Amino acid sequence: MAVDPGTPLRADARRNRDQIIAAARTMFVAQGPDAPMEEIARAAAVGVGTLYRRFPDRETLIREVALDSFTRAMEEARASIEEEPTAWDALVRFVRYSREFRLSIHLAMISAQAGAVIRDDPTTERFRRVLLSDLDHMVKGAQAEGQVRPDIGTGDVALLFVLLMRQLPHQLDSIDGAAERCMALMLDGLRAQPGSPLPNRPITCEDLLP
Amino acid sequence: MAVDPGTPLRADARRNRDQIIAAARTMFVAQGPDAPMEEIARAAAVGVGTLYRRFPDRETLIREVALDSFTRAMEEARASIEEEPTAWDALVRFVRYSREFRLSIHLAMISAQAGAVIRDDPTTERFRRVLLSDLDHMVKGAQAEGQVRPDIGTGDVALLFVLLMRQLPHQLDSIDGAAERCMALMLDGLRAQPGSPLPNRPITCEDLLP
DNA sequence: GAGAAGCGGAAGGTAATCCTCCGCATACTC
DNA sequence: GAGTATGCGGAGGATTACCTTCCGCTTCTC
Repeated sequence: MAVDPGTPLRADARRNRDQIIAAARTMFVAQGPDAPMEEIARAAAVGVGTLYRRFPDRETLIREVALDSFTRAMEEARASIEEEPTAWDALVRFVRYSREFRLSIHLAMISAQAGAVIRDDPTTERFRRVLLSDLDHMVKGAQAEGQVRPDIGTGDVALLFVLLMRQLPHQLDSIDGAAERCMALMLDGLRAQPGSPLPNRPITCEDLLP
Repeated sequence: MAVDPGTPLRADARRNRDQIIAAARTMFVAQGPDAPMEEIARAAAVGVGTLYRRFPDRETLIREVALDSFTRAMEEARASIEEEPTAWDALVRFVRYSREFRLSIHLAMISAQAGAVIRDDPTTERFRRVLLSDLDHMVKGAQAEGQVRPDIGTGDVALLFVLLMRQLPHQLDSIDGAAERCMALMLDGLRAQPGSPLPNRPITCEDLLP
């Protein structure tokens, strides 16, 4: 029942494991981390037995998917920062185009269950913090450039995008470009024009790391 | 088993019915329209039996709660339009302070199940349309005033607030004023400053009424 | 105070999901 | 190419959550 005894996996087992993680990622985005194990297995073209052999319970699966996703998101964040000319451009690219960001934030924040699983695991939690600090870097940079209004914190940005990342209700999701338009409107809300004064104090990174 | 034979309800029965609707409303906001019947009954300080006697199934309950909520939301919309000096102020007041708006939009759009129940009932559906056209009135008015950017439609506004109306994840909901800040940021995104050009065409009222 | 109307909540039914187990299949080793 | 360890699938028992009904008791109303 132990999962990683050090001996390398057989080739087919390795392949199956990867398929399971990929399927679970897709499923978690679409249905949240409560998606039935059986459906995940089916999506991975694998029997439930195989799923349970590799990931003895749901928590393990969530943790592994999260780890995988955080890693990819971090890579995308780094690439955005390095390749885009300004911090604002990097921020836009990251929040707008990163499916991985989407899944990460979903796993890290939206579901209470998944959130707890992730926070209770030191490794995953460390990755999550690195990811948040990358986001912080972009936001602060964009503020320094004068592109983002000064009265917000990184927490505000994360919060806004947590909202946006949720699956839209079916009827609405089918409208062309709905999600893109919402995203654009939110980004405009973040920009540096005067706008209206915001209530309360900015929500910072630390607010998200209790 | 028939529910409304015309004979007026006994006083205690009437009271219980009101309590049930109130409890269901609260529950639907917090948990969505799948909230367990038993919990709704408990919140109404009533036995499940009583709940089922008055509302023979979940659909009936959803329909009645929706009807009640749409009616109140329409009243609030009318009051906003009449009492506020500008259409923009009316819009802000309505989306910002109306709990009823919150519930209505929740019921009407978010849950596929509830959405179908509502759309299949002619009365509820008519109310829903009136509500949407009130919103349309406010948005177009605010655009005419130059307060809202011209490149959006009422559907965009509805969409944005559908997102916002969702319950935030627990951890985030406890942060002071998080919801208010998100709301303010979204409203700023709607304002008339140039901002960035939006992708796709505006989403109109009609897009929401298929 | 009598009868109609209403009440509560135990209990049986149903559906969805979890997870285990074991006979069969496949990949690696020599 | 034969032998063996490793891995596979998916049926099925266990569990859980929820729905809904039913009936003996209570509360209104006249």
